[in-house]
Amino acid sequence: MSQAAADNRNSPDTRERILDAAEWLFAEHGFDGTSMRQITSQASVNLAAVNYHFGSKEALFHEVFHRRLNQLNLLRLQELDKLEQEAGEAPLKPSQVLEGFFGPALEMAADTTHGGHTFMRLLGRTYTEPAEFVRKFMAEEYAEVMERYTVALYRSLPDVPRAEIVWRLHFMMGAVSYAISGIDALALVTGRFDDDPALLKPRLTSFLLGGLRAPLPEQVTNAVKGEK
Amino acid sequence: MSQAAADNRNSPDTRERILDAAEWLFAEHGFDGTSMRQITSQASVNLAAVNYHFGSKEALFHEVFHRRLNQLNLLRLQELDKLEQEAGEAPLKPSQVLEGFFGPALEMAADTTHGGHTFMRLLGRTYTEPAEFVRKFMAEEYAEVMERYTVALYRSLPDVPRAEIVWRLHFMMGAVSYAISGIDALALVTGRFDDDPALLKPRLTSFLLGGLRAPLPEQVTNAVKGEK
DNA sequence: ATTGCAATCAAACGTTCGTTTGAATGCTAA
DNA sequence: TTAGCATTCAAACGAACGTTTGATTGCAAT
Repeated sequence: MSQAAADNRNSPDTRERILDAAEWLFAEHGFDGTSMRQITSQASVNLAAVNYHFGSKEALFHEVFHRRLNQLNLLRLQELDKLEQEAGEAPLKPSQVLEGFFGPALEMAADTTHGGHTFMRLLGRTYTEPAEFVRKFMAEEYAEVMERYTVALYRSLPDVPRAEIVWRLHFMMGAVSYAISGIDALALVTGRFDDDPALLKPRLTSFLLGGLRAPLPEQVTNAVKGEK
Repeated sequence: MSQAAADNRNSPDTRERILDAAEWLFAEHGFDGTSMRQITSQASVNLAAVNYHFGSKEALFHEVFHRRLNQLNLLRLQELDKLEQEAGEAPLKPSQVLEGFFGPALEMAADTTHGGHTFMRLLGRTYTEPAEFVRKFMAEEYAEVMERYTVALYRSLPDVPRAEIVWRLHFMMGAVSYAISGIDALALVTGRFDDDPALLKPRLTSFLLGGLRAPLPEQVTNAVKGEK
């Protein structure tokens, strides 16, 4: 083939520099709020480099996402594989499912030196991202993990209606997302809290478990009759 | 003074039409993703009308927010006033505080005919909004309500460390915000759920109460000694 | 009738946007 | 040494952006 493409990794680091700069800027200012000139300037590359290496701004955004979301998905699936293997036929405990799902995300969010934290902030914001093409590939790249974990949650809570479980998973993702991405936002609102960030994970897991195992609301209990 | 300004309500409806159109477009495409031309076109007004009536795009965004957030703040404070008056000296129950805080928000979110739903979607997204000026006035307009409700929560949970309460309030706001603003986003991920939207409020309150009253994580219990 | 002013309008302002172009650069393989 | 090709670069593209301008409209008070 071509010369530098021997290891399929053209251009020693300008691709990576672009991805890192874009990741940070997208997290900081959003997709529409970040310009190509900001990205290439912060990455110290030529303006045309993004279009040369990635094709377009949208494709760059997608690649920024894919790079780390892929890793996160792998970690989550590995955790679940391990847990299910250890459990054999038995259903997992809800706390185990949560640990498998949110553990890797929180650990990635705690990594402030390799961009993991930046990416998790970006991920949290992107759930509510308006842009159409973002929703599209988010759903695609999330599909397998969400499918496996919802099934695992169903099994771990056999007496809880499935719709309720889906909702609570939704609520939990919201809580985690805010905890990760919106810390400074809340600090503005409630006054700063000079607090040990290492305590975030135990705080969150305790809260999430409490919510997940909360008694069903009356209206739902009454409405559900013949559901499995 | 001037003629039409007799009731301080110039121009029968073009201001309102602009605000409504902007509210929807900002919720749908974000601040940077919405253009003046989209707004004025959807409102069927001249392009210059926004700058004439509001001064700038940022000022328009601020006004879109102020219009409804003011109402939401009033409702929340009224609820709290009523609850505290009924309780006399006694602290409120946590469920009451949550009802006062999230009740008005959820009711506003359920109002799909007067723009309340649209605004709550916008509000949810704006917590994670990158733009600086947005954070600024969000914090200002939220300050009083947050102050009063955190104090009420402190009193309702006297044995829980205050830092923990603030965190859990944060988590709860995340869950609610997602529940309101990201419904379609999650639908993409987990498959649609054809579900009664009237059940959202009981579902949420149950989940939130479970999380709020969850046992403290060990690490926190161990770390806290002399705190009130 | 006429004056005054709030409101609306079409048109243009200068700037910034994402993207494209075509030439220069530098390394690799022949 | 030379040919080939991936990469970088300065420059420019047309389009869209938020905002401003100056004329026009239409009603209310004189």
